[in-house]
Amino acid sequence: MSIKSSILALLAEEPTHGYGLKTTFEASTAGAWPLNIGQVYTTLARLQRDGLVESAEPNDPARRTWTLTQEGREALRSWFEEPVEQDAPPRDELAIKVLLAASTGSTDVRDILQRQREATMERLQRTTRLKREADPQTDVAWLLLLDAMSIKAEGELRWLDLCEVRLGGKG
Amino acid sequence: MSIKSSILALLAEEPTHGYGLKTTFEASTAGAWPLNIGQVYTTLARLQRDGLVESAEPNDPARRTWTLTQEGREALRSWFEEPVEQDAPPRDELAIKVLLAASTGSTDVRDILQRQREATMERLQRTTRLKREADPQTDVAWLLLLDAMSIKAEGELRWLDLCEVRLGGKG
DNA sequence: ACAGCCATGTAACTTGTTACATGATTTT
DNA sequence: AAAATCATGTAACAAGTTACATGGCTGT
Repeated sequence: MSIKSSILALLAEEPTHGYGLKTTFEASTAGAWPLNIGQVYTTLARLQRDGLVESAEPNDPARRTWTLTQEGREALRSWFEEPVEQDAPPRDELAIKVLLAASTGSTDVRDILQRQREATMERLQRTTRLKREADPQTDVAWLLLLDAMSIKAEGELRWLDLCEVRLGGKG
Repeated sequence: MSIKSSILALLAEEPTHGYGLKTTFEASTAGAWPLNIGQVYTTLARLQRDGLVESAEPNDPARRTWTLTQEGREALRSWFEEPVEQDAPPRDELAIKVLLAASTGSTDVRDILQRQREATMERLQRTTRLKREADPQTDVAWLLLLDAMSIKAEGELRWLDLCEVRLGGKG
């Protein structure tokens, strides 16, 4: 739902045309997640179908401006209101991979753990370097994303160690 | 890709029929992620379409047994070999929400941070309690999943605090 | 003239997901 | 006899994603 909701959030700020949504979304998220322009239009079409956005009369057919409907404003409000991930924990690919490797004999779990550890450490070093290079005054959003990535990487490393411990017995 | 790959992993262990895949998947992941049975069949159909699995002659039409093809074995091997999440960091809904709330004025960021903090703390307490109740001898997979959830929740809380700090200036 | 950005959109596809229809076998 | 579990599958949809087709406008 992230992209749909993001578009609603951007339109709540200011009615905009499709291409503008792409650029403001990328600016808001510090360029970390490039947004394919085609996706903006397909998403807008679906939001319109669902009655969450509408386009003002296309005075300029080459620049169609979109606005939120009342329903769209409500959908946005509940997105902001409800915390992320309340009920079902989403499937975690790394966890699934490790557990399946452990429960089936098809591969050596410790190989997987080791390779993952290396990849994750590299990721952590990369984000650490980027954090050093960023400007705390101007790159607040970018820094927050880097924080999130670092924290996730550190957590992954901790978890990989726990796997080693808990699966220790069964080589 | 998790479900597709999981099915490949289970079939590598032992050729099975659809319903069996559901139960062994749920057993391998300690029941944390129930798998809709319909999805098993649609996924099997897609895997067959892509030449990764094949069903032995349906001697018993009411119990169709699936096996890996050579291509399927290779796909499984690369899934196990390649670490998760090498190139593009996946979109993070919580991060997007906070950044959009911060960059557009449509809502108070601190409300979002606070509500999320409460929900995440509850989640953390829930997993902690479940960990206490689990048996370290028999529930290894379940405990590892609980570890993963705890670590993620703790990371989320740390990140929310960082948000408060970094966004502190702009109410 | 040509490169590159601004701007629109459609078609097709992937993965995940649910709802529905159907029936056999097993347990209570 | 009824309920639960085992077992198969289809139809349809949601959300994300890419590739393609099209054209205007701007700067070099």
